[in-house]
Amino acid sequence: MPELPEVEVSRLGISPHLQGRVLKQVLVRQRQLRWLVPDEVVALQNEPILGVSRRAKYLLMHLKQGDILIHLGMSGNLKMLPSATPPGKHDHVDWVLDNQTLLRLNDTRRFGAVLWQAKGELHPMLSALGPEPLTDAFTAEHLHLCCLKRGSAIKLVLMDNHVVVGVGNIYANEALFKAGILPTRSANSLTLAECAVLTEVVKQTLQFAITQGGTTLKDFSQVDGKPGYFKQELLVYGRGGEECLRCDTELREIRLGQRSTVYCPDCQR
DNA sequence: ATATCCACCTGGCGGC
DNA sequence: TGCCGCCAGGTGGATA
Repeated sequence: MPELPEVEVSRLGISPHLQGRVLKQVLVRQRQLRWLVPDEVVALQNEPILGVSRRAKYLLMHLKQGDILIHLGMSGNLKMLPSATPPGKHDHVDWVLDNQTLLRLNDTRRFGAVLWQAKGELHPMLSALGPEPLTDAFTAEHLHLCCLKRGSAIKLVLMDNHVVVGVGNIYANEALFKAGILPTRSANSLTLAECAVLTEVVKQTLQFAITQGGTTLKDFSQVDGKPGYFKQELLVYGRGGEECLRCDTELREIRLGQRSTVYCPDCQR
C-alpha cells in the first residue's frame, strides 16, 4: 500500500466530500477483511460526519459516538463515486452519503481493515505507535535514541512503527539512499548527525510524495481515480541492477526482513 | 524487551 | 495454454 503519502493523499481527496455530510448507511459486501468489519460500523445509519483525520496509515472518520478506522493494507484504495455506480470485483465496502454519492473501498488482497473506536477510547492498533514523521515530534534525537537500543539494520528500525509511523518499504529505500546510509548498517552505529540527515530526508521525501499524489505501483489510486505520480521520482526502489542516477554504479538488490531492498554501494555508506 | 518467521489474500510474471 | 513458484505499498502475532 499505501504508505503514509498514499493514505494522506486519500484523506485530502475524501475529506472535502465527507465533511459536514450525513452518512446514510454502510454497505458491506465482504465483511472479512484483515479482521471482520465490526457490528458498530455495519449498523451505522444517518450519522453526521464531523471530519476525517489520519494517524499513521489509518484514516479516521469522526462521528458523534466514535470513529471509523480505515486501513488500506497492501492493495486498498478509496474512491468517491455516484451512488448508482454498480460495484465491481473487490469493492468491499460503500459509505453511502446523503447527496447521491458514496465512498467506496476496493482492496484486492484484503489486507486492509475497517475498525471501530468508541468515543473516548483509543483502539489498540493506535495505542503503541511512534511519532508522526511530518510533525516536530519526529526528531533526530528521538531517532538516535531508538537506534542506540537496536542492533538490527537501520532500514528495519526506520520501518518499525514504534520508532516512527508511516515509512514503508518504498520510502525507507528512498530515504536511505538520499541520506547516503546503507540499509544494512547496524542502527546503533549511526551518529546523531546521520540521524539528523535521515530524519530530514524522511520528512522531505514523504512531503514531496504527497504533492505528487503518492506512488502508484499497481493498485493505488487517488480518490478521483488518477494514479499517484511519485513513481517517476523513485531513485532506487524497483531499480535493482540498473545504474545509480547519481554515480552510474550498478544498484544492488538484497532481502532485508523479507523485503526487497535496493541501494547504491557507492553513494551509501 | 528484541529478533525472526509466518500468516492473511489475490493476481501478475517468468520459466518450463 | 497451463501449471508452479515467486513476488508485491503492511503488520499483528507466535515463537525462542
